[in-house]
Amino acid sequence: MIQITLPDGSIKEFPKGTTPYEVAVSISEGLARNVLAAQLGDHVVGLATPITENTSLVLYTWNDTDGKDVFWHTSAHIMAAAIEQLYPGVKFGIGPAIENGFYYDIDFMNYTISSDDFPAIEAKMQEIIAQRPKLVKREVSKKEALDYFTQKGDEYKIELIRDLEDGTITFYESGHFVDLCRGPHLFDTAPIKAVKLLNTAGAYWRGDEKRKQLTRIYGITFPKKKELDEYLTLLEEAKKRDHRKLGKEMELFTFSQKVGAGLPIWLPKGTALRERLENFLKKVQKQYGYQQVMCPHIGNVELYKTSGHYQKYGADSFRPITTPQEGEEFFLKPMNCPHHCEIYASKPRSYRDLPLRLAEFGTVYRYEQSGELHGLTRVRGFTQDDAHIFCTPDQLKEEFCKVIDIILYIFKVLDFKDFIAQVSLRDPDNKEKYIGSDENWMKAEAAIIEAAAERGLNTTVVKGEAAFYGPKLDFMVKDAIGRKWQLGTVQVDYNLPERFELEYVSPDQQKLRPVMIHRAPFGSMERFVAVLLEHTAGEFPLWLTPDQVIILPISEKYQEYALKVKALLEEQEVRTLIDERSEKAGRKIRDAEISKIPFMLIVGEKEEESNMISVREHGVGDLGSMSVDGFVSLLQQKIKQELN
RNA sequence: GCCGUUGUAGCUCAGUGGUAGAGCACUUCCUUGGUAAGGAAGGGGUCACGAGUUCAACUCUCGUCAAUGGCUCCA
Repeated sequence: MIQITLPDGSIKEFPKGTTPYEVAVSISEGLARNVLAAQLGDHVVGLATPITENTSLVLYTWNDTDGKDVFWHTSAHIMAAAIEQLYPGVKFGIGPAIENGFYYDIDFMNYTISSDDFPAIEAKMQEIIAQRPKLVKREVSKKEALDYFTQKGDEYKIELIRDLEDGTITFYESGHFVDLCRGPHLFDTAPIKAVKLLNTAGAYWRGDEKRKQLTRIYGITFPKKKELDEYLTLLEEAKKRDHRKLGKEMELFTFSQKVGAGLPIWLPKGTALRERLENFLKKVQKQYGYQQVMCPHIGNVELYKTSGHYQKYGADSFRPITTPQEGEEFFLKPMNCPHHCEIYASKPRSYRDLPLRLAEFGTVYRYEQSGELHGLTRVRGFTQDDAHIFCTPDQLKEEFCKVIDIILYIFKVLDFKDFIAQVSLRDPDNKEKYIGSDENWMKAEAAIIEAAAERGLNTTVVKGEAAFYGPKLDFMVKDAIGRKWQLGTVQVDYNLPERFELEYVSPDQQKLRPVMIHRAPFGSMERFVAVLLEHTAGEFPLWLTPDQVIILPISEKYQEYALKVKALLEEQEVRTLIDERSEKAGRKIRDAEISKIPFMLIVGEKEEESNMISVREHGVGDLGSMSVDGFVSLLQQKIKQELN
């Protein structure tokens, strides 16, 4: 007999060789019906794995990430099996489960695949699933594995096997399909009830752009048809929140082929929105002791040679521009920090001047690969809410903490609850990618980790994601369709002060080097507006929204009264429109609701006589009638709450 | 940059080898109304751009540009 410890702490005895499925059966019929995978000790395993020693056991269902992983991993195999039947001779790369579904990278040889082929593949998958094949694990020797795939002619699997240790190689067989796979898998295909292939894309073999590009097919499966329908509805809903669509509808920004790819042009409403965001941040920064500065949009090549950006990015930047007579080279500004270093260097600095916090809404230009451009989130010209803090090494942690405070305050005001704080360190195996001494890197990395801990941030640490000059703390949020975008960033930098030979005089008359913090709470105005649009579905907070109030006269007879109300509101800086069309009230209300304006004021005979307004709140309904003054104080109170 | 898809009116989209259509929006007129669509008429498109095939190209072929889903990249 063996002892199995369940998650509730209870210990049960079973005969040696009992499987997780049998344990599930012993617990309840419902669990046995829903269980997908299990975890023995630290390992996720299939349900048919015999348990041979005392261990802990967790049973996973669809409600667990690990259960879904196994479910989708098996689904990827089924897709591969279907594709192999439909397109004999294709070669398979890898096919893992991902956050929402799975994919398989496939070399389709001479076939070309598009989404038009999906229904046939889905049908074949359903056919295979209906046969209910078991997924049978088989341990094979390295030689046997190599022989199998050599005979099959699949060089991708051969390459994968070469990297594996003999004795750890397993195949999974489902019907006629055999795949190299670590597992685990579902016991059989019975739980898979709904199948949908989503899209196709190119993907380099092993993520290396120098190697062959395979065709990646993304798909998702569910244990219930209804869940698939809900997921597809969710995707549809997400599309409605897409900032590219909303930005166009709300007339915030646009793009023009003539202006150029990746160069957003801001329309009046979008510009006003951006300015409100900027003023909001300026006000916060002023409280934290920042000073605003301004710099030109170009800088002499020497500036970037000094900073190190030229060596690192010169070849991949917009080509330099030159003066016609002297041939002097200038780069479009890709970063604000070198300019800010020169501001620091513009006069001798004492320890009394530190921390020196220089802030600029600096527009920068970077050459992004054409395939990378995406709405406002990835562009070639954008404005950073940048600032550089020059401080003594002793002040570093406190300054870092204050920056985190600013970012957290902004996220709170704008209701970003669901963010990821990521500490990006350098790749210890690839140090030549970075500039600066080991010692400084270690100091910088320690400072970030300590500051984040001090502010109670729940961080994830990723090696190899640091900037080339220093480690960073990034704040990321997800967009409408679940893609992660980096917003706020805080970076420690010992290198630029050194390269620019920045100094301050210490109390004992020594010349010492300051430390620098780069930070941008929004990241870029463009990306932040994009993410905010998707986050709010275009229903911005009252203080930020382009139009706060629209007046809807019942008929043209009340136009004059509407104008009077508008004037009163504008005196109080309330952003107000009038719907002057000769339409019925119902129509005006409908259009105002669709345009997401927070408040509608209905004015007609009653209101004019009593010198009142009828207020309707977007998405809420009729709030009854009140005086203009009463309405203004309602707005002011609401805004105060939002900014609190 | 690479692989795939797409490009027709301001927006969303139909469409055919014989130089174009719908709904919404817009303009004008009628209507003067009370909390999610009143009615009528009208204007608006070198069918992304450039070549080629053809008697004839918006339609077929090639190229360019742009957008888009990924991959790689991201100071």
